[in-house]
Amino acid sequence: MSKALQLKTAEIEKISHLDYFNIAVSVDCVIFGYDDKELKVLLIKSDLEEFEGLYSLLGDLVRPDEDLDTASYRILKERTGLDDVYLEQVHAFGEISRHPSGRVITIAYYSLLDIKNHKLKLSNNELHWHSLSEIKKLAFDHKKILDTSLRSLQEQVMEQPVVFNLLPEKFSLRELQELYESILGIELDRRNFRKKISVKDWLQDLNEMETNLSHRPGKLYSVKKQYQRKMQHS
Amino acid sequence: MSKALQLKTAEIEKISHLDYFNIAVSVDCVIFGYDDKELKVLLIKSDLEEFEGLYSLLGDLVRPDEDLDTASYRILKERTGLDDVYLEQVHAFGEISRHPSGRVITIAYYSLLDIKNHKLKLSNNELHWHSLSEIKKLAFDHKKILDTSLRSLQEQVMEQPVVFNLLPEKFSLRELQELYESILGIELDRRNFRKKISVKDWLQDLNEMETNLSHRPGKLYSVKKQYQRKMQHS
DNA sequence: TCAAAAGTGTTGACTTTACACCCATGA
DNA sequence: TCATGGGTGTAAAGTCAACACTTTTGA
Repeated sequence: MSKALQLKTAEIEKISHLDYFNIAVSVDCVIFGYDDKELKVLLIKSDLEEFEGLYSLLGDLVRPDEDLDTASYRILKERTGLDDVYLEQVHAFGEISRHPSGRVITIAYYSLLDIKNHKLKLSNNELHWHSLSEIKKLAFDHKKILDTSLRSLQEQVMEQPVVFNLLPEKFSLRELQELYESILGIELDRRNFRKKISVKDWLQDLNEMETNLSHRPGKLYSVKKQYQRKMQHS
Repeated sequence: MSKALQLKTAEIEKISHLDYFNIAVSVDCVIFGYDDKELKVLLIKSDLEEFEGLYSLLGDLVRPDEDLDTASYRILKERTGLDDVYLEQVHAFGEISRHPSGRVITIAYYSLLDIKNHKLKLSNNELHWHSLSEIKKLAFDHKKILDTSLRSLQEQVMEQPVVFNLLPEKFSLRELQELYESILGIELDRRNFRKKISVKDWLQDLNEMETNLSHRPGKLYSVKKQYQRKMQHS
């Protein structure tokens, strides 16, 4: 697979090729979920001694025969059983000592999925959803990765029709607004929010109503087909 | 330096550790310059047979003992002699076959520098400035990297005080506007542009005027100290 | 006195914000 | 009939886009 590299730098020869391959590449997935009116993230208990008691993001080394997007899909699939999710690359983190076992550069992705709808096969492993507000410290530099990913999500959320991946197929405008409020961490005015969303023309009115409520039911919407972005463009 | 990795995945054991280290990591720098009212990028002739006659970005493998930002600074320093430049990470590119000599994942950075002011030591190597408009094809996936970086620069340019790195220390509003026009690829209204810029409060009025012009000279400005971003935060 | 670019304000269109009342439902 | 949230419009403030004339300088 990999012959010797021939990049043109006078410096290269001074260092053996093996040294260069002493860097491993991983992908870490910030898997956001939404449930109980809260934004959550899927974490696993770290099994490294150095990080005993801490949680970490879901990650794995990138294999020689898969590209970065494929690796992030694989990690999601392996850990959650899901493959119809939205993934977006965020940033590469490469501090020398970010991984205690060696030099690992990681590419962070964030992913959005509806907790209730996608009943994960979480039973027999140590994956758990954690409310963002309760996360103070994570293993590795994963808190920094989480913060960067959340900021990136916040920046995208009003520009691109991405958040629908966090909701069930059918949702009311109230549910959508509560989701936006969770992501942005601010309260929104109901009338202004509805205006802003309706201008974007992302929603399909389903002519259906909520049911089983002890108050007036709202209309149900779904995201229009052309904006369903399970798979990643970019 | 690198002991065996202990990431927790059932799959890991199936693949030898050596395979994982068969991936190399490089940094590619999209070095933007501005001269003659045009946005340019610094390219080098590719020395790979596969890309004969094509140009490529300036890149190099990341060393085991340097982080990504350090690697990008080193590349800039080695190639241009400059170390007071602004660098911003853009994206990681990891397609399997993007490098003909093996598996190389690259992290792209863009950099901004004033061509006239920083007289590079370009004499004895094959670095040249190329107008963006004339670049059709580059070696590797570097055209894609360039396009992504330009888009990223365009998105930042009105939000953050970054473009001043492309100009001499003192500049007129006309020069600044022409630069914005080159980056964004559109014409701007002079009065509206000045209003927009003055609202941002990035500029220091130097109480100096242009000289040696055959027309009315404009006032000179510099970017305020607190917004000089030679070094990268993020 | 001409050519070239500097400098400057206003208007109308649009966008954003703040804000309050009546309605439909189930308990 | 009450509690709960659904649904809706308007006015004021702010932002953005379009647009033209006078001034300064050197040649």
